[in-house]
Amino acid sequence: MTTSVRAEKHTREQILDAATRLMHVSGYRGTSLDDVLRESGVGKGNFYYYFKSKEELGYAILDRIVRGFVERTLEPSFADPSRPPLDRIHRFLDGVLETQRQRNCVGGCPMGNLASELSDVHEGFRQRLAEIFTHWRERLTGALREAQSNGSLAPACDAGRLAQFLVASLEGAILMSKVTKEIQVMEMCVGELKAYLAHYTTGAPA
Amino acid sequence: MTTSVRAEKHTREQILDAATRLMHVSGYRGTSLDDVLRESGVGKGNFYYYFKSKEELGYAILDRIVRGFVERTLEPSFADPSRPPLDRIHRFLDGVLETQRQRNCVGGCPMGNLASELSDVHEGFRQRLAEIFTHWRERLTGALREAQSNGSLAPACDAGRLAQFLVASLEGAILMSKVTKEIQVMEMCVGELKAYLAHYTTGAPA
DNA sequence: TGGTCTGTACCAACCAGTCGGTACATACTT
DNA sequence: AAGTATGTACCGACTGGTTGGTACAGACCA
Repeated sequence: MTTSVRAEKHTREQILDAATRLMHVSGYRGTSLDDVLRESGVGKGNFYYYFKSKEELGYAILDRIVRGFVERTLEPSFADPSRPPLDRIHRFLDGVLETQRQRNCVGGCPMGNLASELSDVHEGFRQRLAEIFTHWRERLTGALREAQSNGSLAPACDAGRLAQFLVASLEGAILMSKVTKEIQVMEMCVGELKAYLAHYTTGAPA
Repeated sequence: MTTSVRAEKHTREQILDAATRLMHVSGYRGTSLDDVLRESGVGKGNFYYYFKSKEELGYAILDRIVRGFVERTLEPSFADPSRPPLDRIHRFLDGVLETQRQRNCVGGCPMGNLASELSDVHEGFRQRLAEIFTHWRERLTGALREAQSNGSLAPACDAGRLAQFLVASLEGAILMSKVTKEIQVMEMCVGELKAYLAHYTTGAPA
């Protein structure tokens, strides 16, 4: 029993690993099942034992990508309530930049890529993606509002609006560094984003 | 001769029309030659008389998209030298927003889409796209510098950097409104972009 | 007549998805 | 303990349909 569960996890995970890797650079349509099978060393019949279609694989990958992003980038930046809220945002921005630097500007944002590829062509994915970006935005909105009640951010500015703008600009920055293959592009954009925040920042402490 | 040129233009243009329309919503890989042929009513042999491959069609479409963008959105906003440079930028931002509104948030930015889909998978397209974004950015940089020498924009800020940021943020904004299908998202982002510019704006006239 | 166009039949490669069958561990009988 | 049945995990050949691309015959026009 233990072995069977282990075995299942193993194979399924192998498929997910390979597919995530491939789809990150080639996209959903650009990655064929055969590619995934070759890369993971899993047979076709076995694949369809774990996933009932390529679409389901797509959703599983998206889930996995999101979980990774939330656990490795979003939460670590926002989880600590003792840290000043604007610090948390800065740390998050740096985290996204760092991820992109490590990837050498290859792949871009997996969520952004899928959004671009599938939003107008697959309503299910579009909705899922929209939820994800909303969650992301809300995390930022929360921190910004906290900064306002805190006194470190001007109460005049619309936190939700600002958060929306931050998410959009970050996605755009990642895309632009993916096209140019120059990390400096992202550095510039993150710098501008910080500068923008600084304009609404009052000198107040946490 | 006149007729033959006309005829060529006709068929070639029909193909380009259909392909541009289809690829705008379904992407490069998501649009098959047969789709294009069906939509344009052109035979296969005829297609390969005008284009030697799907790739060449892709380049032709990209050229066409760029020309359309430059002629219909970029140049009309920046061409008039009598207009104050910051006004030109505002007009440009509004133009992009309006285009997106007219499209009901469907399709997104054709250049951004291709960039996202092909940058890591097709070096030729990546380079072409990178050039395009550079040209776009330079138009903005020029206007910003003019605003600086003009006295209406703070000389402290880096025009090139700011232009890069504007392009990236716009692309991100378009993408986000494509995912959410809400034009308000773009309105917000354009609003924030204008607010950001306003921070560096001195009250000086043109 | 000779180049410019165009439609049709065709191709091999590839696509997602299905199929019949195997190996093997466990559970249920008797 | 032996025999039978069941569920899980796996394989690779195969299917129908689609892909980008070619071959070629004929039509149109100069």
